[in-house]
Amino acid sequence: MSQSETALMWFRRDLRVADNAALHAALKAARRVHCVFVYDTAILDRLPSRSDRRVEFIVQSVDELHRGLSALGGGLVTLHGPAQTEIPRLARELGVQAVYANHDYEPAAVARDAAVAQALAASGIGFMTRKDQVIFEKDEVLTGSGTPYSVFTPYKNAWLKKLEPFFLKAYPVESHVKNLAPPAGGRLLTLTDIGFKETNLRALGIAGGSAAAQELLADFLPRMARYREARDFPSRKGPSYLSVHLRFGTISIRELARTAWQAVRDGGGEGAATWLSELVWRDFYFMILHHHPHVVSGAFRPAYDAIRWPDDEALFAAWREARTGYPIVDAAMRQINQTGYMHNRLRMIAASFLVKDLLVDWRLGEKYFADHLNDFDLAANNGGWQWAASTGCDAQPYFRIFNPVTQSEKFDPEGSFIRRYLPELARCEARYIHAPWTMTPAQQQAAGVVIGRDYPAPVVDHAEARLRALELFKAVRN
DNA sequence: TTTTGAGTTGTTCGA
DNA sequence: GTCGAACAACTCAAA
Repeated sequence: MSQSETALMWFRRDLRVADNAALHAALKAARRVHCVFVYDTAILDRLPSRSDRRVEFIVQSVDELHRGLSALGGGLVTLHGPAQTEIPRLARELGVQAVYANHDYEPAAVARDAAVAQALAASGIGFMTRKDQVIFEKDEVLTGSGTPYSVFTPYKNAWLKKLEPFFLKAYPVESHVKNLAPPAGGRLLTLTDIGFKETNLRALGIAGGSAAAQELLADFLPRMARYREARDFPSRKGPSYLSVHLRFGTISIRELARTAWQAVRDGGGEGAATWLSELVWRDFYFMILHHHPHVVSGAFRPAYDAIRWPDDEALFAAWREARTGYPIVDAAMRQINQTGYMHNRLRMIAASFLVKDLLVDWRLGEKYFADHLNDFDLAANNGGWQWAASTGCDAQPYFRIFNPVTQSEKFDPEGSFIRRYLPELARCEARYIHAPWTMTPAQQQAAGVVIGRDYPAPVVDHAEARLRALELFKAVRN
């Protein structure tokens, strides 16, 4: 790496100062480092609504990032436009010798970065990228014969074997902080400037930025030991709720993996090991996406593309609008619709129900989650949906079909979660709340809910739906 | 090259 | 209510 005079640090999904690989590299390499964030119209213009919690989260995080950089003598320039042309333009305008950024693995981002690199090269400007989003990427964890893994457990074993403190080391910013250049004038763009409206994000208690991420981490640490037991129950505070921060890089994956790994080492037990395993899943799906970009549009195993999903629009609408008549599914859908978050157990239940009970193409469900999840990440969302649909690598076998009532009884035994999101069922006895249509008319009266009037009757019969799904998959196997 | 063991998160059936 | 077996046979990864 040659010592360049000036550089441009391009922040994308790494909205933090601390432990940022590309920022560290830029500061080390150049004597003056400018920083930029682009509100990329190539992405924003495709969002289904001008009221999007993620955009608000990003604006908050970018503002905080600017304050963090300012405190160190630097600052951030914000732009609104297509990043693909804005970055080369700004780089030329500033006269930098190199642009720095962290790797992004999504096919659209890979294409954008290739175009940016080409445009920069045409002006004699370098494009330097670093690994930052994951612990191990691309070809760093391979099988004995040098091929990428497609089964999680052997991948995880190899991942854990390879892990050593070196890979978890933070990138310090302090040593070269004097190289930060103050921003070249202009105020930061606001939510309104980029054409978006405020959401209920604040009311939900969700905040962007690194400080908020650190608060969540501190809150989770004492709960980590019980993570394994607590994480499966949507009414409990089991997860870390850090997924949205990992999505936008307001916290470093190295910091989280280091925390988990040290807890495991110090006898943190199954809780820490299970949480670390979730971080490995994240690397796994990024790796799968890198090696198999076709999963974006089709099944990991192309044979499954032959399935003819009936795609009943009325059933799909019932799912989206939380009126399937299965309380655990409807409560889950209200959670995502109202908050942009859905508990992981519920993601599996809702996905299984859409695909295996309603026989709707998993890609439609994937798209709905992509549009609504605050923590939406293409690699993990796609992997999860293909797992549920039994079309993916290491997917659930097609004949394993979640029973929405059994799952509800098992993971929300008192119906606490259901009651929180379906107040119309609040007065149902716990033994009926998972399948309220089994109540007699008198019992419905007593519970203050008439099925078919105050709460929908089930849109499909699960036992019948299960047989239909098995039949649908049978076609593929021949 | 062949063989062997194993595979995130389940459900249903029948004893 | 509880328990083990079947589901259906496949692919992967490592020895």
